Amino acid sequence: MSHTLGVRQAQKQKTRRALLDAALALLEEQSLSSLGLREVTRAVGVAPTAFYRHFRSTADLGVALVEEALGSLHPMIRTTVSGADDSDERIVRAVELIGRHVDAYPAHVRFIARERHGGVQPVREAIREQLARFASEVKDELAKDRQAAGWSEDDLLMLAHLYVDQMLITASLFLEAPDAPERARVTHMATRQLRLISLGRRHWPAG
Amino acid sequence: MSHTLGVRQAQKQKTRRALLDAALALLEEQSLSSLGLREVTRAVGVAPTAFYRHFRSTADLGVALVEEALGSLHPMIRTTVSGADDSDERIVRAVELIGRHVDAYPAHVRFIARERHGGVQPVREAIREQLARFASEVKDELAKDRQAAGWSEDDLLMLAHLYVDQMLITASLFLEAPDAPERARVTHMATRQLRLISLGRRHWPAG
DNA sequence: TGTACATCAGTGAACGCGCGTTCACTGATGTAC
DNA sequence: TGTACATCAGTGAACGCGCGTTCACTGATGTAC
Repeated sequence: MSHTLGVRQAQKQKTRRALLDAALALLEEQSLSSLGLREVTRAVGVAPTAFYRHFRSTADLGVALVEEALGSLHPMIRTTVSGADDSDERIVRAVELIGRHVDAYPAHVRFIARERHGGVQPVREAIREQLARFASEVKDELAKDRQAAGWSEDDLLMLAHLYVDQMLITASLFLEAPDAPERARVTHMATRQLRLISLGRRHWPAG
Repeated sequence: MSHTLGVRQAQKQKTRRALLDAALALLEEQSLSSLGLREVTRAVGVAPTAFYRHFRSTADLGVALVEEALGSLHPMIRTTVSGADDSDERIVRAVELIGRHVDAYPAHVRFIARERHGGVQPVREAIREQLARFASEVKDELAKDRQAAGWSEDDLLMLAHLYVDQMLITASLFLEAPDAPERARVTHMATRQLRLISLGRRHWPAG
């Protein structure tokens, strides 16, 4: 059933990609609620009206960017948490992985950090949903660990959210780290924060 | 030396306040990078040009809002952490305090959450500085505790940032909690996250 | 394979609108004597 | 206390500009026979 896309469809996809890429680039220095449709089409080199062949509005384009940006994160998060072994070595690797993801997709990371609490409701909503999915996935991974004995679903989800939020915070710190020494400082701090959380995890729920 | 403000100065302050309040209200539903100067003056009922008597730009107004919003947070953070006793009862009270602060200053909290990673550089910078100050204050409070024996400055700052970020996350969850049951769920989760962090703290740095 | 018609991604002109900024101004408040 | 002048917060007209959206269009691609 997967025959080659028609020439027309292929060209349409190409323009759509160009619009998404141009928008993402423009969003490095502004937020979605101030992004203009004409700005985007100008950057791509098509007429303003062409925009409507692909999106109803810039908010609509924003939602598409959320799926794209957070879709690319699923594998990373899974890799980071799976196995659920929380040794120091594992934590170091997780922080490295976050750093590499930020290097690979800086614009995506910035977009999510910016629009998570941004001024465009449908986009906030889309990010919220995706992050809830992440937390749920992380929870499932955590549940597989033998450490999870005696943990309620609620406890697991609580810890999952802690991890997800911590990842986002770390990612956004990497994003703002201009040079190697600063990156090292971020790595250092994030590693120890995860280590402290792991300690708490090991002693949970004993008070 | 603190004689009463002249009538002229008093009136100027009043207009300035009105501009700040109107902007804050408008920012509940959009972000600073899309806030128009004319929007603000229209809401206040003054001529657009009056704006320039108080601020050079909306970005400038944003920086003023940061000082105001985070200035009001200093006492809360201090109260939350001081004494450095991390009993369950204390944690419960801290979360309650955050909830009450969000109720008292919802627009301020939303503004900070939104603009922390928003599209206006000087505002991001101002928030970053203020949060660094908070972390430093929290660090100083933590240092007073007997638990802090054996902790390096770096360790204390790491934990302080963890607490500050956790407070912001909790505050923004309260902000989005529409009703009592949802608030209860947020309270429940935030409380246990802080409890887990406290457990980690008690066992730090032993691995 | 060739022809006739349908589809539809992208065009370009036009629209009304609100924007930020300038400028010379007004008139109440402040100050000097 | 009264007068003459200075200050300056707020005004209102004007500007050029880019915005989002509409509309009828074009011409390459797709489809039916």
